[in-house]
Amino acid sequence: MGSTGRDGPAPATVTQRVLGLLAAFDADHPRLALTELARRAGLPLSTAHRLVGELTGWGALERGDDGRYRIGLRLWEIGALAPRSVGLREAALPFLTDLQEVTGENVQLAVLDGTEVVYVERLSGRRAVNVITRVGGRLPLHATGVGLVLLAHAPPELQERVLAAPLRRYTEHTITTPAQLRRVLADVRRSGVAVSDRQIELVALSVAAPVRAPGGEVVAALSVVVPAAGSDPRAYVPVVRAAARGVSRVLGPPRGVAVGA
Amino acid sequence: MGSTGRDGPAPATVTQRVLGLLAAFDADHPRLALTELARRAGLPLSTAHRLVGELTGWGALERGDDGRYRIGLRLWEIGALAPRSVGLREAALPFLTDLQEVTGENVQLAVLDGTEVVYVERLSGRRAVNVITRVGGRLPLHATGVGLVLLAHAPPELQERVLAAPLRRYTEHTITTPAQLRRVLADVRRSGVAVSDRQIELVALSVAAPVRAPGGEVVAALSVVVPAAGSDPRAYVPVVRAAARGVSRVLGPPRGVAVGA
DNA sequence: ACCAGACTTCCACTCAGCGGAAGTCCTGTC
DNA sequence: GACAGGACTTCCGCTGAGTGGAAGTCTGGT
Repeated sequence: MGSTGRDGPAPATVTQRVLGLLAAFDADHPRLALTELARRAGLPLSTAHRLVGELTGWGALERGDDGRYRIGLRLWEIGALAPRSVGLREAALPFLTDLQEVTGENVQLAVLDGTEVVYVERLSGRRAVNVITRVGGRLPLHATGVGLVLLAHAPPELQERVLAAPLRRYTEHTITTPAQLRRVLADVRRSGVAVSDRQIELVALSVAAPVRAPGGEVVAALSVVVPAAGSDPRAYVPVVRAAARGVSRVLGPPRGVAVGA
Repeated sequence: MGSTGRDGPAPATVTQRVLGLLAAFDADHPRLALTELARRAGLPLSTAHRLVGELTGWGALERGDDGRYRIGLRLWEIGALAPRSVGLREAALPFLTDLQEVTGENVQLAVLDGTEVVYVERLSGRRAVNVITRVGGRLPLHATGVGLVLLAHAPPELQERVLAAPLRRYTEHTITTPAQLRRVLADVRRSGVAVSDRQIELVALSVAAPVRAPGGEVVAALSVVVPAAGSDPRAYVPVVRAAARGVSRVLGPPRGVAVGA
């Protein structure tokens, strides 16, 4: 093993090429012409053309009037079967809506994937600050409220991995040292909430709480994002916790504990 | 051309096999063991094993603790880039929520794909009848409120195609003759709303209205589903229309003009 | 009319993918 | 605790699906 010596410019397998074509789309490039698509996926034009043709025929991609390709409805449908997004989202939506109504701010629901948070739902409040998150978007764990919650309850081995890696700085308030992060995580575990104060953008802070599956494991986190100026994060703690507990309850009553009548 | 004569048991191309594996998942089978997956996709076990391994490595599939596979978050993320679902959904959600609050019933947002409606969003009202629709689900055009709206505004050639095909009967109230359907469609175009009265289930009826893009084309439809017993569909027409217009407005205030304060 | 760029089609070579078969790992049964 | 059965994993030599360079077509700009 190892020591092929050469960088593999060609990922080779057909499956990977196909996936590469899909992955060529992102939030900044939701529509791509064939040539762009081929270039972004690193495939010869004619190869891309054939594969894209198959994908389009099947409905994984669609072709717009302008000839450019976009992700197709069929792929979205299949994505909608991912248990970790839908299902969770379904259970959480009413509580998120309430939270948004009550606070008037942006609310978010996120899960852990690898060493990042993935935002599964986002409702924007009317008087809310504009945040950079997006449904389907990713951010690092150490810099977001939901990320801190998820990391605090993640397996130790993941925590170590994150602590060992460099912690990207977004603002002067971003947590960047392992010691600091360790302290904050302990705090999150104790208090049951996380506050990410101006760690991503100087204008916003977020308050997050864990959503638990019946077994007790933390499967998601939800948060409110509020303007940093003149907000007292503590004011949001009760509502956010209540919402998170509400979602947990809908997911299923805690197991293995006798509930008195 | 034609006349290969034989049924093709082997779809052959790798791309199609991969897509077939993804398509093996559906609402009734969101989690599949390798053997089931291989059988449903019509692939030899070892072939499925290899392809599934690649898909899992990439994140298109995930493997649960029980060893079964499910659609992965990564695929959901990519699906979330489909312009026809997200974007639309984003714009519509506040109006759907309001509609749901006001009526207390289920509300739905759907788009056209092929000769079916695809439900892009669904909010269930607290006192609502339980309907069979599901986010990501499909139903035929002729039997649903949203379907009638979408069909009424679809290109004539699609209308002809639907009119020519057999119209599946769900209940005694389902529209099943082309003449009947033609009449209803004309009516929908004139009135701007569609009512599907007990066409799918005897307990429910739905009232639907079109959502338009800036250019005027109908890109989606939204509806309320209410209990058939003792409901007057006409009572819902104004709210539903208002909501649909609200969504249309958000999608594009006539050609990129900023709305003055 | 001309050109440039983007897309589409063609086709002979070749190596990635195939899948039967054998091996491993569970889990439930007697 | 031996055994059977089922589910998953690995192996490997054959072969036709996939490849991609090149040539052809379409489109819009000048």
